[in-house]
Amino acid sequence: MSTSGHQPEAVWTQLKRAGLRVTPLRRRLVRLFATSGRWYSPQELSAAAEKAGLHPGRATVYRLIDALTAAGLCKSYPQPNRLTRYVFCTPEHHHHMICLDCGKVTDFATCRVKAPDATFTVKDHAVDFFGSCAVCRSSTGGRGRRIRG
Amino acid sequence: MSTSGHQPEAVWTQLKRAGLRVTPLRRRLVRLFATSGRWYSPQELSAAAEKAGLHPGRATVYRLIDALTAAGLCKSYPQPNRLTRYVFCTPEHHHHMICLDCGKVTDFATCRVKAPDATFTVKDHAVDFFGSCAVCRSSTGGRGRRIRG
DNA sequence: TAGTACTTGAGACTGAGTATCGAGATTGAG
DNA sequence: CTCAATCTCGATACTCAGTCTCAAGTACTA
Repeated sequence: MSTSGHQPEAVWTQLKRAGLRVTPLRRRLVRLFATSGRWYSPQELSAAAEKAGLHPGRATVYRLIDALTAAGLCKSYPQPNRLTRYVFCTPEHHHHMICLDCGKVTDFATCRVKAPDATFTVKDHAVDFFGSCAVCRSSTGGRGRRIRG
Repeated sequence: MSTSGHQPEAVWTQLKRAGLRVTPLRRRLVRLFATSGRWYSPQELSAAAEKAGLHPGRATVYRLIDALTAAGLCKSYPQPNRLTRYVFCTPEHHHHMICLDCGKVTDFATCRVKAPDATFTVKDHAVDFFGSCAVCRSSTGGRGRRIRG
């Protein structure tokens, strides 16, 4: 188990392999996303970028997220409220524990689940926890604003 | 483990409790949904209803799904392709195994997963399997058209 | 049966996400 | 360094799943 984010800049070797160029804007956006340790919707990432002095267009943010997702560096969480949140992560097999109050993401690798039907060919499985992290729980009793919709 | 669907008409007592009226259209839509044993997007459910001689408006389908969801009789699976699929089910704690080729849903109750961090207050967890059921696997080698997008 | 409250569906609306295109920036070859 | 090829960027237009509204119709209650 480890806090998500703080990825080394080896990210670029993976993205370059996919034909992507390294621009200052992308570098700063990825840095922001990778070191945040939380999930973001494209709008939220855009807002965070604004605060950091960047002004990426909508299309730019979506394109970056698409590229990261294709490279396995980003996992999508489509939400019931019609927006999708994304977690920056590694391509290695793992799962997430996500705080619905502050959006903090924590990784964990151990998933000993097994499909209960041997005739079913598993292509993908979801094992994720949603709740309140220790900080949010102590400050709001776990009843803080839910950002998940 | 059991195939989803084939809910007795006790569904209505739960919906009436929420102030919903039982109309012929709703009765037939719920019957269609509950006995299908598969997941549906609102559009797919609407199309299935058309085939069955019903012609529900868009709003009607969404309203019914909302009511079922509120009553715990329906679980939503927001998809990356911007539509949401729904599984008709019971309010009891369980999870799903879903065939990405034909949409067939199989329930299972055993989930011995536990959040790997005791300081994290779990409000919800996802444990689901996506793949190919035995029928689709034998007929297409599991490479049939993916309906999950 | 009458009255009330809920249901239905057509159509307008919303907004997240996509497609397009011209101007500008990055890269690699020479 | 220079230049051409190629990719990036963002404004704008667009798509379409899902929501809202409202008038006419229908189920429940007394």
